[in-house]
Amino acid sequence: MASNAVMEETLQVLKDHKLRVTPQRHIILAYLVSHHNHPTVETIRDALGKELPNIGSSTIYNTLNTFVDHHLVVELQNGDGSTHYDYFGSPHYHAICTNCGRIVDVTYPGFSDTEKRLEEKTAEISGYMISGNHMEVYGLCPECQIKLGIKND
Amino acid sequence: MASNAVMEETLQVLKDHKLRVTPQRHIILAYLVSHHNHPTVETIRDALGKELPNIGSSTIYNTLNTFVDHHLVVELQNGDGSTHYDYFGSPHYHAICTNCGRIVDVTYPGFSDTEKRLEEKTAEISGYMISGNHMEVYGLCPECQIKLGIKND
DNA sequence: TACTAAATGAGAACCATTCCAAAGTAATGC
DNA sequence: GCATTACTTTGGAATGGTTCTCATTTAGTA
Repeated sequence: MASNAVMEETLQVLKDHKLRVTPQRHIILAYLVSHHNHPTVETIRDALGKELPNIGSSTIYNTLNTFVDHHLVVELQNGDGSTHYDYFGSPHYHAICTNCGRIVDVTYPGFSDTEKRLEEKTAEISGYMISGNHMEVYGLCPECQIKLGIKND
Repeated sequence: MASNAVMEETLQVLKDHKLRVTPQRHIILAYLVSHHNHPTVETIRDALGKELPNIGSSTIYNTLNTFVDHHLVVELQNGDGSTHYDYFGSPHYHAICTNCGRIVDVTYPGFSDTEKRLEEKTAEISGYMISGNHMEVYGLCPECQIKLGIKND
């Protein structure tokens, strides 16, 4: 169960986005805010078994799609066939393991400048009216480097 | 039909990657090299109707997956539910229209430095052994800006 | 030319996601 | 507080892109 602080924060987020506050939305958003495990729909369903025992998959999909539309959440593919979701409270990007699918959040000072420049350049060159971006970096996670007997020194 | 130059080039690419040269692979790769229309499997099947009338979808999927594994081709999602493919001969990234799904290739001088820095920073922070990246920028394409009556001045 | 491992093709199977209709519920105004 | 109404949730069916299976064909090699 998410903390009171998280419950208050997420309640406010829903209201700010003029989203009708249902228990399902509130609890799912709180889960995403307090877990950065990049869950799938199934992961969320399992994790919320106690709080929302009767929730349908459709509801989770609907809810997540709504959050994505509102740019609260981003979708990620790691090659395992299902979509992963990540609360996008602060700017970051993802490193995805090409062997095991592990996703980690990454950011560094100066990243937002990089992002900004990429968007500006894109607007300039393509004429698109930019609304966002996704960056992903692929490679082997430390664990898989060991597992596969690869050294990186 | 792709030009002789393209056919020679793609033949060499297949050999360089130690891929068995089948007519299907050769023709599909030549199509991708000479068309930057970000086709789906269906688009490819339709386009190659004359040259490969009996090709199965499985073969196209197999072939494209092989090319992706060899980093010759990248996969793209534009929200229409199917995967799009793009020959990745020279470094670039994609701008994707959130309204109509149109995908355009973008690059600019200095982009490869940006890319390189992102990968280096990621390796440093995450410990991943980096093998590649994908960047995408989202927004409204010029046509959709007009269609939706939005001005950007 | 014969051999072997790999690729192809047709269709079945898979399964994540969306769709649908009925029932339930949050927000609004009185 | 209560009725109204539009939006949300459910759960099951339907969808459809992608993978799987396996018999057949074929590319590369000796």
